[in-house]
Amino acid sequence: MHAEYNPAEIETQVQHRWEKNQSFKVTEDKDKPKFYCLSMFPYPSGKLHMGHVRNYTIGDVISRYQRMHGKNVLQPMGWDAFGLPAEGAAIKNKVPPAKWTYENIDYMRGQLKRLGFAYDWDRELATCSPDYYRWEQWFFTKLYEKGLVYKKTAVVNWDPVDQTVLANEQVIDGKGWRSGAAVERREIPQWFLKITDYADELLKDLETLDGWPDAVKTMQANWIGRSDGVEIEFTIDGTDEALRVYTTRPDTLMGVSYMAVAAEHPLTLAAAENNTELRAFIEECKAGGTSEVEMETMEKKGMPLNVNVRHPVTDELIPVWTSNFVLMGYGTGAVMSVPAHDQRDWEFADKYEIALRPVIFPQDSKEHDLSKSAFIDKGVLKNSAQFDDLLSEDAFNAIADYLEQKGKGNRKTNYRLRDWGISRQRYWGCPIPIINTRSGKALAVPEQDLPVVLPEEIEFEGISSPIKSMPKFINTDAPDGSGIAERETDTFDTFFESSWYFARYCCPDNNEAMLDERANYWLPVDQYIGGIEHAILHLLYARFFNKLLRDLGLINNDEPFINLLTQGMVLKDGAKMSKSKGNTVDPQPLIEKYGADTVRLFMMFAAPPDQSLEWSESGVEGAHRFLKRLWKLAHTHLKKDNAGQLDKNSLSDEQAQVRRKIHLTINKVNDDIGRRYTFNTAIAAVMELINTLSKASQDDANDLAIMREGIEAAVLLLSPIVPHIADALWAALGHNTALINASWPTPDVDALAQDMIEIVVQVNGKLRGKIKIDKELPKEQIEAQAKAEENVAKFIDGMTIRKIIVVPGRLVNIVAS
RNA sequence: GCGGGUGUGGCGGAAUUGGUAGACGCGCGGGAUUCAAAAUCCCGUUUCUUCGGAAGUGAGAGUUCGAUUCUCUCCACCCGCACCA
Repeated sequence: MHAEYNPAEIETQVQHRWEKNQSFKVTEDKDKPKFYCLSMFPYPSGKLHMGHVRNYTIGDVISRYQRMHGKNVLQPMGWDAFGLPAEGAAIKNKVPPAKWTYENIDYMRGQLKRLGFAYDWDRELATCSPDYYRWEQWFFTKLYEKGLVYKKTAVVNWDPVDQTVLANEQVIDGKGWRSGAAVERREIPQWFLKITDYADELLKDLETLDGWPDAVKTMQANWIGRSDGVEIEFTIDGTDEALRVYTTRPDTLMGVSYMAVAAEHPLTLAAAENNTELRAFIEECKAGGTSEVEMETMEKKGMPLNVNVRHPVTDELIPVWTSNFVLMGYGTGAVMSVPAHDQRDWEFADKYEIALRPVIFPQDSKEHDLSKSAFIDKGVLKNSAQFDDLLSEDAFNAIADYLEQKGKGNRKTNYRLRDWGISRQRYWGCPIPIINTRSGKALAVPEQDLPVVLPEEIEFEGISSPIKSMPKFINTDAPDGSGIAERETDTFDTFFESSWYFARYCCPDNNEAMLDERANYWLPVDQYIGGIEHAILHLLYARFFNKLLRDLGLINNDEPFINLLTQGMVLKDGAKMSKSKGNTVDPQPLIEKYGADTVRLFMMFAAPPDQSLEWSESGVEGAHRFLKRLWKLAHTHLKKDNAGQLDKNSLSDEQAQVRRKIHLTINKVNDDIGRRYTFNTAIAAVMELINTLSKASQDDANDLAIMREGIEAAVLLLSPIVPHIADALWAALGHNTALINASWPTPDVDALAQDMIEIVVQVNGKLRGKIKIDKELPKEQIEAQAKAEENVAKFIDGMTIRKIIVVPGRLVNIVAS
């Protein structure tokens, strides 16, 4: 053993041995409990960033910890390889996206290997490979057969200068990021998956996810947004047609002041035929992007259509307005407006001087000032004819019953969740396996013709997808024999790939099927780790796909991820590390300077995993110093070459204390890593242990034996976090078998036992003294000793004791005045 | 705008079930070692203080013998908002 800690040398040797021995290759083993540990796979953007290092270190710590607990651990890694940045790079540097992507993968794979993560690299997959995406094309055609796929028009961001569709990210302050042109909303035909068919199950099964953070479950539940309401028909005056609206507040029906319909609504378009002002308004409504933030924060505008509808109860005429905040694509494209009881409607009515019709009043005597804001709470009905004096809850049912009887409406459960639009007008994605025939039919590509391979040898002319102008790709024969036909040139949303990769890792080599029985051995994932930013979309889509896979008979389980750990952001100077902010820190030079173990240790020590982590180079140095101290402690100990034999019956008080510290640390670290996932406090506990050991006497055989016991415990406890130095120290301590096959330490209960304990004495809640007592001491005697304590006695002198609270093993609080 | 989260010394953070606020680390100050420096080691380090203590966990209120922890109101920052991944 060298006197100096040399991470570069140690890490190279250990990693080489792991690779040679295929230490992390796993197969199904029915004799062992399995543990599938998965970290969200990276987009191969070029280099690893600190967020990756953090994410993958957490996964590796959990994997290695579980392996030491005798589990058959699967930890795979792969590449979420399709995506927009590859096209950006292609346009900028004239490199085909495939080449750029594969080069990035090669570089980043090297970085991951250098960090020493315990991956089964035989299972590596890249979503841009036809071997992978052929199965999602196949899956899509099965969903199409089942009626879970459909086509409809949907709104996109349109750049009128570049003549292209923009991602929300590419719209900055309402302008295209390249052209700078004002973005417009435009409707184009797109493919959708019926995720709303699964809305109820996706909501209900959240209750089964005990291993998920409550925040994520709440966000998903709110996103799905189940609401119970009523769909109501308002007859359009002078016609037989009805305007249908959905409301969750039918109790406010008698307060409807006007109706609002979308700018693209047929009523608006009809009214605009002879109205230039209205046509201009419709044009104006196209301005801006499609994001919800934009829709919710834009100025609400509208125009009357000079069309009326009949109120379903009173038959009164109600004016119809068109507006920019009602969207044709969502719901029925029309809403009933009750400005007295809805804040958005109130603001609209205030702006256009539309009269309020207050119909709900506070139950108590409080007055609500409707000139300041809408009264949105529930209450008691007034001005509501036969529904007067009902409470909102009862009025909901009374009005719903009335409408249902009259055939003017029906109760309906609605979801905020919308069907998943999966079409992208981009090149670097999985081609949607559809062929459009001359007669206008959209047919799925037959199984034997899959995969539809994305041509990789391409050049970008301008910025639009090269396959959209590639006859070789587009022209094909119709599967129904109807002659020449055209391929769909849109590609899948890249969330499509990342919604099922967790299952494919179980059988990535199967060229005959999407999944096989191995998936049912490994799934569900026992531990999933990834950024909190994926709390809704990715995790909801993956849950949805899991249920689709189940319903196609490919897997058995209902949910994909048993336990979820959402890691926080890596920040520098209080801001998220990102290319755009120019505050990224490249992990590579740090690994070269300090070694992988130091970088891993710092990442785990600096913050608990679910909180944001503030980057600090001096913190990295501190982590490195600790490893050097650990190395030195072991080296100094081993130089004494007589290991020492522990005699438990002849321990001094100090020796018993040190042993107690060792075994307390084993307990704490086990709990911190295994149950709490607070790796920072686990490391702090081992640091305390090392501090204790460093100060311990080294005089007799017991001292040496305890030191050996302590160092061995520290090495085992730290090994999931810093596996290379731990491996080297384990070997130096004389073990013949590799550390990765060692078992997790268990505490010696004898070492933990203690007769005397120290408890705190408070007077009126303030700390005034400490007493050492026998842990079995009866309450009365504890109180007596507490009162007798010198400083405590001083504080209660001359006061009347009102009450004494004794918390066993913790404290005594004397309440006196 | 809506949904979710976070807020504790100079800094990152700890306090796990309502029970000693500041573990552990960084930084800083002092000392040892050194020709000197680096490295290393030791001691100290919430603020104020009349040296008895007092105050203190974003702000304000409440519950309690006792609140960083529970409740309410407010402020600041962060994440997501369906075509970034």
